[in-house]
Amino acid sequence: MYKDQSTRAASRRKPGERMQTNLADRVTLLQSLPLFTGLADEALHQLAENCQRRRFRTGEIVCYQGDPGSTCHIITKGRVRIFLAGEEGRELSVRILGPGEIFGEMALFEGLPRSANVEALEETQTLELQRDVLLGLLQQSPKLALNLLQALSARLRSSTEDAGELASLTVVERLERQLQKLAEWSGTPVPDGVRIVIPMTQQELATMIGTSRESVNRALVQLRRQGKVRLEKGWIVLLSERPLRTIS
Amino acid sequence: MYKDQSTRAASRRKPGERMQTNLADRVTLLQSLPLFTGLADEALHQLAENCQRRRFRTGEIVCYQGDPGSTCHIITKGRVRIFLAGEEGRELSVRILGPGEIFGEMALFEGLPRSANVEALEETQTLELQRDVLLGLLQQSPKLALNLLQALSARLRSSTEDAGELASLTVVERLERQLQKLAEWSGTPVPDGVRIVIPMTQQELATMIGTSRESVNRALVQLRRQGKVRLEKGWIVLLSERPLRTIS
DNA sequence: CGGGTGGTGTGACATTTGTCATTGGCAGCG
DNA sequence: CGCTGCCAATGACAAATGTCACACCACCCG
Repeated sequence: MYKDQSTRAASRRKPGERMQTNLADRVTLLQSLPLFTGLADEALHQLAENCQRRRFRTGEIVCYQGDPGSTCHIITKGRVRIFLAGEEGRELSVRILGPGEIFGEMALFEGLPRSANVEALEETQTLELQRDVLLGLLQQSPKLALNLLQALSARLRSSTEDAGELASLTVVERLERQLQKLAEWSGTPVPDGVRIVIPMTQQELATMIGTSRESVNRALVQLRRQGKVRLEKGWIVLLSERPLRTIS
Repeated sequence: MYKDQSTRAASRRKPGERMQTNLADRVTLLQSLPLFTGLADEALHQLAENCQRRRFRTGEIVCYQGDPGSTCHIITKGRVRIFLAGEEGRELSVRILGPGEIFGEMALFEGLPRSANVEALEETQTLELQRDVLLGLLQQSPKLALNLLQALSARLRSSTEDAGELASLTVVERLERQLQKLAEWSGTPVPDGVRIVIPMTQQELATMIGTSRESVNRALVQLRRQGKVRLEKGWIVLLSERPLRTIS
């Protein structure tokens, strides 16, 4: 499945502009990342010496599903979307990752092709690590291994959960949950609920819950009728459970 | 989702009968497992001293989704099924694990409740490891960490793939793929194809691809009409692509 | 032998969802 | 301004699937 994305072969070039930075910068950058907490200083330095800063523009594709991959990325700024591309342009968004999170490491541990596409959702910067560097570092730092195991576990957990929801919930139910997740992840409180501040088209929502744009639209209407969301221009507000308290 | 399985609270007892074994036995057992290849002898001994052999009978539940879990299991014999339980008895089988594979480690890395149920499909034996033991061992053995990372990666990969199929394929297509996987995993060749030797009801197939028993039945009929499978009593034979060569 | 049980095969039907087509709003732009 | 493109909304219809109901068969067991 999801083999023959047609956009693939076209105009490939090594993506991600290199960025020049000095060593000290990279060390402080690394120190601030949760993934590398508890690492010895020397390990940190070794890392800093062997990584490459990269930046990607909005919409740029960072990795292509099916390609061989010998590096992984740690996001230092911005957000990326992991997605599977099926025939006829259909897509399924698997996950959105933000600063401090790692991606591309799976291909690296297994020596298999990339399992999904990665697209920069905004201006994004990463630290790119070569396979040897990460594996070498793992030899020295059990703490890093634990951090990685924990990160992978969390993703596996949520992936399993997603599959369960996909299999058993209706579109409306999936949409409601997805909105809740988005609201937790990045929402600003408003008087009667939470406004989801990520700009998002209904098409994008559709790829997140594995359905069509039209179905998302209808589901949104239904949720609005149920008083669960309010649709503002360009934003969705998830209304809190008890929208109005009794006037005292 | 998948919170309130009704069977849960009933008659819980610590599952899995303990088995008495001597240390030497356990060491040789551990040595034979791929997960522990490349481990130093002392680490292996330490492991052997701190694990507990357990056996589970067919149908016995090893872990319950939602329970706190502080141990993981390595299968030494038999097979288990990982599944999510939804409301009204609906289930989704996530994965089947066999000898040499590990489960229950996610709750352990993250300190979260078990994310799924585990059921013994046959007479099954495991080595049960306490959280502290595994984590302690990870400190000493980078090789073990790598093995674990690889195992988790592989599972995450296949879980993502499953989600993609669930979202984009029809029941018939999912069934066909599932049968192919089962045939690879454990099938015996017959003249015109591969016989899937795991005894399996249509209901069980249904939980694997996230649909109903009736739909599986109809899908099987359709596959039979397409000449892709032959239904024998109690078994399914996946027919190979070119069933008959021209008679020469 | 009769009855129960579990798995299978199928028909009928309602619901959900995908797909196609159309409309309107809105922003950007020459 | 009028054009164009993107997104949202919505109706109409068909396809896929879940659900309910029931018949059938093999098997076990008293």
